[in-house]
Amino acid sequence: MICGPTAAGKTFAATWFARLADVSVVSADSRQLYKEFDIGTAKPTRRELLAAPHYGIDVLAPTERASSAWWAERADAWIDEIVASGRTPIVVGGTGLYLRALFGALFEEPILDHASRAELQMILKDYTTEELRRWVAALDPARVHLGRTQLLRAIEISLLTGRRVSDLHRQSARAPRRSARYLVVDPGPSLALNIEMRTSTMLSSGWHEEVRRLMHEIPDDAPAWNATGYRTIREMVQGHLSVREAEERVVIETRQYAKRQRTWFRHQLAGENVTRLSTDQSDWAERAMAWWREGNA
RNA sequence: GGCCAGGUAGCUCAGUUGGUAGAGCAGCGGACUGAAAAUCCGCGUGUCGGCGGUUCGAUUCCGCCCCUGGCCA
Repeated sequence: MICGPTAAGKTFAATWFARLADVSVVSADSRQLYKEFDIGTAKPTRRELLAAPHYGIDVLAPTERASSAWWAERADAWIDEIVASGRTPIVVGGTGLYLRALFGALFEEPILDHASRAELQMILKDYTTEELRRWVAALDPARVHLGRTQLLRAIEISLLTGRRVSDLHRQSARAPRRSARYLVVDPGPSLALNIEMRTSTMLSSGWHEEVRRLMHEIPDDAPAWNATGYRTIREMVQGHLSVREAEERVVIETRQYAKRQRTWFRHQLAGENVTRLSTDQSDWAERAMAWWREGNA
């Protein structure tokens, strides 16, 4: 599988391997899942789609909420399908949690009652993060240092199942669905330049037109909106930001996201099966080739 | 040319009644088990425009100079 920060050229790397074998690509990207959000999520180009069949792109409506477990289940099925057709699957993407859900261990989630879950979410919505943190300090202290999303999850599991998530993680660990060899693609210092160029290209390709259209069709709180840059471009379309300000803002947001991804792949992926590749280095093609042969020997 | 305002962190600025300074943003580091392009945690990186003077001590007071903006000529 291939991962790395955004704008690192992962899709390019994946289709590059299409010259070595009949590969099919499974996209591990929590934003490219969504239909209609095309330009700002940097979906594969027509040429890239022609080079290899792609799975996991445009599979959800913008109003639907994904989850890493849901994605892993689908990806597992896609990989079966690819293998059955005699092709080689490559999972490509930067959503670390999705990769963990597929190649690492999730836990067996107890059955949660839909109605009481929705009700609880309505109630918790109005609490400040500090208040939630105090709850978690009492309910599941091992999770208290994490962010709001995780605090909500810890409270939800504790209240609905009577058990701590941190205990469930240890006690109900599930065997990984799949194993993989990782190729972490990261150009290095030139990533910042890639991000600037990519943002500029998105804007000149009519990103604001796409956003203007989506603003009419899609509710403001749809999950798909929370992809880097979309809210900023929305503000631009509403006239709160100039094009220049919006572009600068999106570049910053993308760089910050890439930084979080680097931290994730640096520390959360500390396995033996990890090869790191910098496309800034002149011998990247030979190294990529070596990685491929090693796995298909 | 004269008058006024300003020159402090990468940027926008606060502040020191004289004891070498701190916010936001940016940046850097980190966390992450079913919302993850999400959600959080930590860290100040500095010839205080320059040169002199007063002072035990000047970023702060005084003088000159340089730069920026405004007003008057």
